[in-house]
Order: sequence, then structure tokens, then C-alpha cells
Amino acid sequence: MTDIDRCIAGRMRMLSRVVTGLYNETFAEEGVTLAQATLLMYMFVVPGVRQSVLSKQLMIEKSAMSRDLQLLQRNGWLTDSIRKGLFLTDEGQALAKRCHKRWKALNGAVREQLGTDAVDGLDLLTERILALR
Amino acid sequence: MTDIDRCIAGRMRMLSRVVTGLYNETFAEEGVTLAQATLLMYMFVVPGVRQSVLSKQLMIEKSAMSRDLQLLQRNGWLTDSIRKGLFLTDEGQALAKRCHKRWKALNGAVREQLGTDAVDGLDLLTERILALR
DNA sequence: TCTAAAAAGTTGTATATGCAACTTGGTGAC
DNA sequence: GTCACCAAGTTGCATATACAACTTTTTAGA
Repeated sequence: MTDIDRCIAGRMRMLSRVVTGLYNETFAEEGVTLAQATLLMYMFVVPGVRQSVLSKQLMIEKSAMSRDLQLLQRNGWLTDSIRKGLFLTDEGQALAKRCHKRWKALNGAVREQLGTDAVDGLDLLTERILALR
Repeated sequence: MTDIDRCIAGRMRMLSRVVTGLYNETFAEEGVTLAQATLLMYMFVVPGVRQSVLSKQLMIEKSAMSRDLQLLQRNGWLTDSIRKGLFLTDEGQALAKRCHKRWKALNGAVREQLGTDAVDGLDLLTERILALR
């Protein structure tokens, strides 16, 4: 029973924790987490997007999404009508831009350090895992 | 700014959510989650292991680990002395065995469905991500 | 052996997440 | 039009996770 370190899910979760920590370090300078920054950046790109769309795209359960967005709203980054489509406030837009700048730099560096073969591996893995469902 | 779906961390988190859901379905029949089952199986294999070791191995922050274990203890699967090394109760051992059986079947099927190339990709990715730190 | 520093573990606080059950909103059949 | 249904969103409850600050335990030196 010494084979449990070959657990696909366990491995994915571990890697997720590690990279999350890495990205959070950067976003902390803007006072947000990676999860929050991701939502902000999505909403910047697709103004008016519905929760259900984000939920499906990111594979986050709708109730979790609802709460994540409420948090952003409490921080003044979303307008009031979050049930009719999501829109960033001016402050939210400015924050999204700053986050994107940091994200781009970090993500580029990470992709480079991982190497194209590892990144390709991730793409393949993504495809196959999504096909499991 | 439509490049955010190329986020390494975002991707890892999404995949983590998906596979976690898949594994949780199986473990739910034993009344535990994947996270809990993983800890039970580890402790079964290495009786007396310290929290700090699990924490490093699984890359889970020590305070999170502390609480995860307290939960298992409240359920009667761990003996009292969790500060001096972790030991499963008889019930905990029986549960760990049942979990391992389910895990082995599911993980084998998942590895097969993913294919060796994708699994190899995950191994490479693991290596590279751990090297980032 | 005693003590000071390091490591291990816990607790406060907060976010991220899921499932179940509920409410609200929209849409089509009639 | 309205009613019945389905999709979208929310809320209750629970787990998983991190950081900071604290307490306890261990370990190294003198």
C-alpha cells in the first residue's frame, strides 16, 4: 500500500496548492488572491458575463461562484446587479488591469521555467481529464 | 487580455477541482473525502508518522494539517496522542483498508483512461513545478 | 544538565469550495 | 395570459486551505 503517492488526484491537488501559493505571493501586493484576480480578469474581458458561464468555464460549483462574487462585490469591485450579468466598477477595472500586468509577467516566467514539454504535458492532461467526465 | 485561460495556476486549480470531484464520488460511499482518505492511507502505511512529515510530503500548511487531523480524530479514526505521532484506531485501520481498495480501482482506471503519455506528462510537470520553489 | 533557539503543533481569522435545498426568473405549451 | 417547468442564483452547512501569532516540544551548546 505504498503506492498512494501515485494518486492522480492527490498529485493534482498538491501541485495546485504549490502553484496557488506562488501566484498568491504576487497578487498579495494588490490585496487579492489568485482566485479573485482570475475572476476580475475574466469579467474585464467579458463585461456582463453571467455567473453560470464563469461557473462552467472554470468548473466551479455555482454556489461557490456566487459567494466568490459576493466577496468581490463587498470589496467594491462589482456593480450591484450581479444577478443580471457581471460588471466591474471603475475601481474593479483598474485592479483587474494591475492584476493582469502582474499575472502576465509571472505566468510567462513560470511557463518558461517549466519548459515547453511540461506545458505541453499540461495541455494534454487537461484535454484527457476533461474527457473523463 | 484574452490569454487568461493560459494561466498555469488557473489550469491546475481547475483540474484539481475536477479530479477531486471524481474521487470524492467514490469515497463518499465510505463517508469520507479524498483529502481524508489520503491521510488515512498514509497513516496506515507509516504508523506513528508526524504531522510535520505529512505536511511536507503533501505540501499542506501545518495548521491546515493540524485541523484535518483533528477532524479525523473527532470521527474516532485516530488515537489520542496526535502530537507524538499519528496512529489509526482499529476502526481507522479498517476504513483505511476499504478506502485503499476503492482508491486502487479508481486510480488504476483513471491512469488507464488518461494514457501513459498524459501520466508521464503529469510526472514531468510535477518535477518541474516542485523545482520552481 | 540547563537554557536558548529551532521545530512542531494549535488557534484566530479569512478565503475557496461542494452538496442540498430553497428561491427567483424566464420560457414554452396551451 | 398563466401555469408548469427548467435554468440561474442564493443560503445553510460542512470541509480544505493559508497566514499570523501563539504555545509546546525538541534539540544543541555551553
